[in-house]
Amino acid sequence: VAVDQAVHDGTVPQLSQGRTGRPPVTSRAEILAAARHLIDQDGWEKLTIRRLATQLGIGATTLYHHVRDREDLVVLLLNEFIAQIPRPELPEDPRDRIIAAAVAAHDALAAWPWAAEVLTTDGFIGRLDESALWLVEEILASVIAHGHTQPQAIYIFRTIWYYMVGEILVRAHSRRHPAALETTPANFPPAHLPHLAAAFPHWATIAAQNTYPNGLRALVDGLLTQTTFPP
Amino acid sequence: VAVDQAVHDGTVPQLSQGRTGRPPVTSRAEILAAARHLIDQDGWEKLTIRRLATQLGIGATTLYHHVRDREDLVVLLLNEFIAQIPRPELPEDPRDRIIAAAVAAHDALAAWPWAAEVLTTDGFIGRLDESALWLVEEILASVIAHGHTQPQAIYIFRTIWYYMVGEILVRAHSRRHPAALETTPANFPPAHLPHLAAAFPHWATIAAQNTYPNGLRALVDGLLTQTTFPP
DNA sequence: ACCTGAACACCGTTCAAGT
DNA sequence: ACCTGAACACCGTTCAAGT
Repeated sequence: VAVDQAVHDGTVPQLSQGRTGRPPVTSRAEILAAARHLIDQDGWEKLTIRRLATQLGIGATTLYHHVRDREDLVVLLLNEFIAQIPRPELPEDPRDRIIAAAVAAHDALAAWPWAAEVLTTDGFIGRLDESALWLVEEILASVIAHGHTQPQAIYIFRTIWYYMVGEILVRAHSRRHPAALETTPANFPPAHLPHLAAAFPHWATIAAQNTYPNGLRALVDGLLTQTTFPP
Repeated sequence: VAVDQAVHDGTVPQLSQGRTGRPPVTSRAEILAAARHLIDQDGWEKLTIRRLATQLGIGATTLYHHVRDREDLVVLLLNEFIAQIPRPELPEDPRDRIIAAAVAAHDALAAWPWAAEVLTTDGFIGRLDESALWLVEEILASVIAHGHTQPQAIYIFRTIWYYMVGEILVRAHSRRHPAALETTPANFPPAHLPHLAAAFPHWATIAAQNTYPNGLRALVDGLLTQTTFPP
């Protein structure tokens, strides 16, 4: 079943235009709104095609006329979310600009409970809307303004991106089960691992802190002053 | 159904010991071997409780006497894999030691096609065997040898961990669909994103390279020379 | 043009009954 | 002590038929 052009635009067909056939019972916009509602109500894990259709009061298979598949739905949802993030005022200095942009993107995604699943979608950046690409643009521009080459800028962006994805994912998967202290070694470590044993009592305290900006500063400073590059 | 102690040890009950009842048809070791086989043969996605039982020629529900649930199975599999990784010779210098340890761990996990799912398991580090904790120990020890405090060492370890997880996950999820160039913006970017447009032709080349060690060096150098710390 | 239920091909997990 | 099939409560997706 091909998703036709009207559907792809998110427009509702104009009945007055002389279109024929059974009238639509829903639209892409309605579906996305219902999905957001369902997530707010019952949590991200409960967002399934079948539940979503039930909530909309339509047949599950009808959704496939408006959305290619589940992954497509999730990517659409993400783009909607990102478009709505206010783009922050960025400082002039390239180094500070990179950090401010990355922190803004991080905070927005980290506040989004379903970010984790979407971030691991295949070819994620490739499916982002224009409205989300300002982050990539901003970081590339700042790195080049700092005096680096095109390929170096891509490498630096990607490295920052890896760190951001990792941080968000690890945190997301520990918030779900707060009982299991976030990536803390579970049992008191044995005597032949003395530093781990010594660190153990402090682990939870550190894990509870938002160390993302600090780590990012270290990473960006390291990247901008690095003298050997892979490209 | 509680998994009893014999099962938890992975030992097969000794019939000669006078135990009574129906004899076991399988063991934890056999299950893990079959799971490895199934993954090698049909791929990680095909590892389901039901398929695994079918391959073993036993009822699906029998598996629950040897393994708590699917996640437990996956964590057991991971620990088995990690225990088998040869622990590398590490250089003396603390900074080089951190990098060598992290690169070794990264390369092992990156070569493991199912790492991605496991890395996002809740409280991942907390479920690691002793045999895997040498990485944590080594990095903590090296950071402290470099002159940092206990909490700083934890912070630094965690930051390195985030970067490693992110890199592995992003790469794993792009290898699956090689068609979608790894995190490349899909369509040629519009004119109001000039740096992205300029970077576009080079993106795939950079994405194809293994930039992990380089990024790691930048991160570690940034972290070790950082003057402000969250803890 | 759009919607639908039936159907396919699966999941993980629980539980009472059986050996 | 261990194994089992039936059952529960779900999935995503396809497709022929209906309006």
